[in-house]
Amino acid sequence: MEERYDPQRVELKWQRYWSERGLYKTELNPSLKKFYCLEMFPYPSGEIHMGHVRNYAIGDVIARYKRMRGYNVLHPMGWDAFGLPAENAAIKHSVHPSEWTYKNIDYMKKQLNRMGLSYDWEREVTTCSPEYYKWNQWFFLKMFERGLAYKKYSYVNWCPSCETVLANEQVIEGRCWRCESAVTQKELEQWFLKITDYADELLQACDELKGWPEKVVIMQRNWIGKSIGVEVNFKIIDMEEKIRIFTTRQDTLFGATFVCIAPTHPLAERLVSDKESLEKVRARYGRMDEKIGLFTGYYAINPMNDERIPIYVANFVLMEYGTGAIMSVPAHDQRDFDFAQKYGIPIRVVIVPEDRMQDAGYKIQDKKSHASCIMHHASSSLIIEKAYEDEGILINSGQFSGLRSDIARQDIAKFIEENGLGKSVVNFKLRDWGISRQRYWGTPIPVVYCDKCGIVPVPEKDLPVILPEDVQVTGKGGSPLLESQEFLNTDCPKCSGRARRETDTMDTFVDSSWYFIRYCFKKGDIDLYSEIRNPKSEIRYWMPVDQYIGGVEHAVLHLLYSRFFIRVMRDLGLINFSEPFRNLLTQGMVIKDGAKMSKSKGNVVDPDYLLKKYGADTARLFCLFAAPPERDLEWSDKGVEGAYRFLNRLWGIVYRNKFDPESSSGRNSKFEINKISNLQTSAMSLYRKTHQTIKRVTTDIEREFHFNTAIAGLMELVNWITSFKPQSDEDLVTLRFAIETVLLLLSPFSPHIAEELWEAIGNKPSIFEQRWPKWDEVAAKEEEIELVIQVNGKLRSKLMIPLGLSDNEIKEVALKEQRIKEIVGGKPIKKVIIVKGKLVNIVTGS
RNA sequence: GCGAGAGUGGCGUAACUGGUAGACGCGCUGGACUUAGGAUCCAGUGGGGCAACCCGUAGGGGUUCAACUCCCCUCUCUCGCACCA
Repeated sequence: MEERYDPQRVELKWQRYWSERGLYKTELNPSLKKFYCLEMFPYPSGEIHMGHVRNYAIGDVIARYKRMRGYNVLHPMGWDAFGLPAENAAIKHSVHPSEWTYKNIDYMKKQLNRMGLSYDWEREVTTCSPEYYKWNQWFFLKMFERGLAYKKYSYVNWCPSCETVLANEQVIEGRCWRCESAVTQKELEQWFLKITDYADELLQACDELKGWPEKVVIMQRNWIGKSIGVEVNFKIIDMEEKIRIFTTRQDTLFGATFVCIAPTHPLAERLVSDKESLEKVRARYGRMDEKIGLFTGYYAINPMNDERIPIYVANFVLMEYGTGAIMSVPAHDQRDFDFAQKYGIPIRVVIVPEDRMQDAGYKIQDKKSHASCIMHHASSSLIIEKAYEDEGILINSGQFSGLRSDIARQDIAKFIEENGLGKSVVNFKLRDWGISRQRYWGTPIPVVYCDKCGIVPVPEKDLPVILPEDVQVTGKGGSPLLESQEFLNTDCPKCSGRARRETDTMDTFVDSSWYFIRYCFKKGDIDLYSEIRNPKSEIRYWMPVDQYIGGVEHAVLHLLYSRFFIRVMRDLGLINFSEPFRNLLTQGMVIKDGAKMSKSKGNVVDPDYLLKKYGADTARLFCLFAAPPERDLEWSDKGVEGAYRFLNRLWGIVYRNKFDPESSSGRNSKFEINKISNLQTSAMSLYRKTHQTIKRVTTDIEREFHFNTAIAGLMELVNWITSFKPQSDEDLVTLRFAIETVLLLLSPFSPHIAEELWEAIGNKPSIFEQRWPKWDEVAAKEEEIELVIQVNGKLRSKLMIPLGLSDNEIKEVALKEQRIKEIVGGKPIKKVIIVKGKLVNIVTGS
C-alpha cells in the first residue's frame, strides 16, 4: 500500500517524538566540541511572520547539521518580551500588557514548534519575567557604581507618538524607528550608559570581526565615527570669552575667513542682539534643505595669522558634535564655499594641487632646509568655482607654506599645542546610550530619589524592583507607574526617610544586550552572579556564540550594544572574552511583489496557512532553496509548490521501491559495497553520483551556508534515483544507499519527512542520531571525462575520454577528431593548451 | 554627496582559485495516462538560422590561447550614512 504524503500527520508525529525523547536538550559536555547556534529572538507580537520562518529555518539547518557533525550544539530560543506594542494593545483591547505578552508567547511558541525547530526549551528566556530583568537591574547597579550609568539633563530625541525618548540609534532619518513619526528634541533628565568610554575599543576591535559581513563592520565603524583633529581657541574682539572650534583640517587654518557657531551654542545668546533673527535660525536648526546664517556683529581673531574674521550663527552647525563651533574655510570646504558666496565673505586659497604649483608660482618646501620660497601673492589670481577639498600643497600659510597638507596637519597641530592655542583631540560620533523610557512595560530602573540623600541606588539585596502589574494602562498622561502609590513611595535605602522611586523604565535594547549569556544556563530563578563566576560555569563552555543569525536591521543597534555590554561584563571580572558573536550571518529580507513583506504593504503570506497547506518541511525547503541566506528572498507561491512536489516525489520513490526489511536490501544491509567493480554501469553511476552529492552538499553548507545549491544538488540526485530501475539485489542495495544518503542530507532542511522515510525503510529513529555521511573521493571520481575541444577559444567539439590520459595523448585524441580536423584544415598549429580533465584549446595561425 | 553591494533566459537563481554560460526550481510548449485535470509521468525550452554556424552575462574599451569572472570608463538599481566640520 502506498501511503500518500500527509505532512500534517508526519510532522506532528515526529514533533511529539522529538519532544518526548528530549532529543534537543543540551547538557554541558567538556569532551565534545561545542557549537553555539543562535538566532535573534523575536518580539512576541502575536504571530510569526515569513522573516521569522526564514531566520529560524536557516538557524535550524545549521544547528542540525552541526549536531550530525558531532558537535555538542546549544540552540536556544526566547522572547524579547518588553516593549511598546504590548502597551498599545493594552490600551486598544483593555488587556494587561503582561497577559497580552504571555498569550502571544504561548501561541508563537506553538508556531515555532510547528516548524519543527530543534530548540532546547529548557533554556527559554523571557525578558519580562522578574527573574530575567532582575539582572538588567543588577548590571545597571554595577554600571552605576563605576560611573558607567549616569543621569544628565539634556536635549534628547522625543517621539511624540510613542511618548518616549529614543536613543540616537533609534532615530532613522529623523523618524522613530518603530512608528516613523517625526522625532523632536526635548529637554529632559535622563539615564545614560557610557558606551563612549568604549568607543575606541569598539572601533579597534572591528578589525577582529572576521566572521562578520564586511558591510556590518563598516556600519559599526561609521556609527562610532572617529575623527582626529584639533580644538583651537579664537579670541573674540571686545569680549573676554573665546570660541573654541573643532577641525580635522588644521592645515587649512590660514584660509579661515569666518567662524560659525551653532544656534544653541551658549555664546549665541550673548553675541546676537536681534533675538528674533536668532529664533529664525534656531527654527531651521538641523534642516538640511537650506543653509542660513546670521552675522553676530562680532569678530574673532584667527590665532594663526591674527586676522579679524566675522562670527556667524549658522543653522547647519551641530551643537552635539565637536564643540558646537567651527572655523569656515570656503576655499576648501564646499559647504563653507556656498555659505561664503551667499553672504559675500572672502574666499582664500591656501592649498593647491601639487601639479598646479608652477602656475601659482610656488615651490614645494623642502622640510629639512626650510627653503621656503613664497614668491608672490599669486593666490589673488587663483579663481576657483568650487572648493578644493583634496590634499595638496600649502600656500599663503606663513611658515607652513610649501608643505604637503598631510604633513602640515601634523606640524600645525604641534604648533597649536606648543603655543597654547588649543590641543589635539579625538572626536566620536557615537553618543552615550540614553536608556530612560517614559513607558510602563519595561525594566524599572533601580533607583530612588530621597530629599536628603538625592539619587540612591537600590541595594542589590532588594532586587528585583518588581514592575507592579496591578495598574491600569490608559495611555494618557505618561507612565502608569506614576499612579501606583505603592510602587512610587518607598523608604530611602540610606536614611530610611521617605523617598520616591524612579518611574522611567529601561530601553528594551538593554534586555537583548546579554540574553545570549542567560541561555548558557537552564531557566528558572538562578543566581546569575555566582553561576557566571563558578569556574565550571556553563558560560565558559558555551560562549562566545559561534554562529549568530538575524536581520541586518540590527547592524548598529543591538549588535553594538551587545558588544558594549560584554565588555562591561569583562571589566566587571565576570567573563574573559570581549566579543559575543564569532560569526554573524545577516539574512536578507523576504520580498513579495517587489517590496518587503509587511502588513502595511498588504503583501504578507501567513505562515500558518503555509504550514497547514504544505507543512513545515515544504515551507523550510522553499525558504532555503529560493535564494542564498544573505540575499533577499523573492516570494513565489509557485516556488513553494515546487518544493512540495519535490518532497512528494521523494516520498513516492521510497514507497514505490518497497524495501523489504528482511531482504538483503533491508535493515541489515550495511552497504559494504566493497566490490564496486561488480556493479552494473547504471548502478555504478548512481553510486558515484551519491558520493558526489555528499561532497557537494557538504561543501555547499560549509562554504557560506549555500543551502540553495546544496538543495539543488539533492534534487539532482533524486532525479537520478527516479530514472534508476533496479534489476538485481545489488542494484537494490545501491538504490537504498542512495536513498538513505538523500534522507541524511535532506534531514537538516526538511527534518520530518527525512525522519519518517528513514523509519519507513526500516531504520530506527532518530535520523538525527546518525552521523553526517562522508564521501569517498575515489568512489566520487568519474572514470570518464568529457573533453571539451576548442579551436582558438571557441567550442568546436566534445569527446568522452578515459581518465588519466597524458597531455600528449589528449592532444593527439583532440587533433584526430573528425570535426577538429576539418576546422583546423591545413592551418599551422601555434599552440595547444590543455586544462587537466577539462579541455583542450588548439590555437592556429591564420 | 560618501560608503557597500548588485546588474546573467519569461522569472527565482547557478557557474569554487579565468577554462563547456544558464545546474536546480518556476513558467512555457508538445506528448502519455485519463470522463476530466490546476494531479502524475515523458520530452523540449537563451536568441537567430533548414543547417554548418552566428549572436548572447547592463553598455563601451582593454589584458588573455580563453573573461559572467581580471583592469579602465559609463549607465542603472538596492541598501546604509548623510550638514560630523
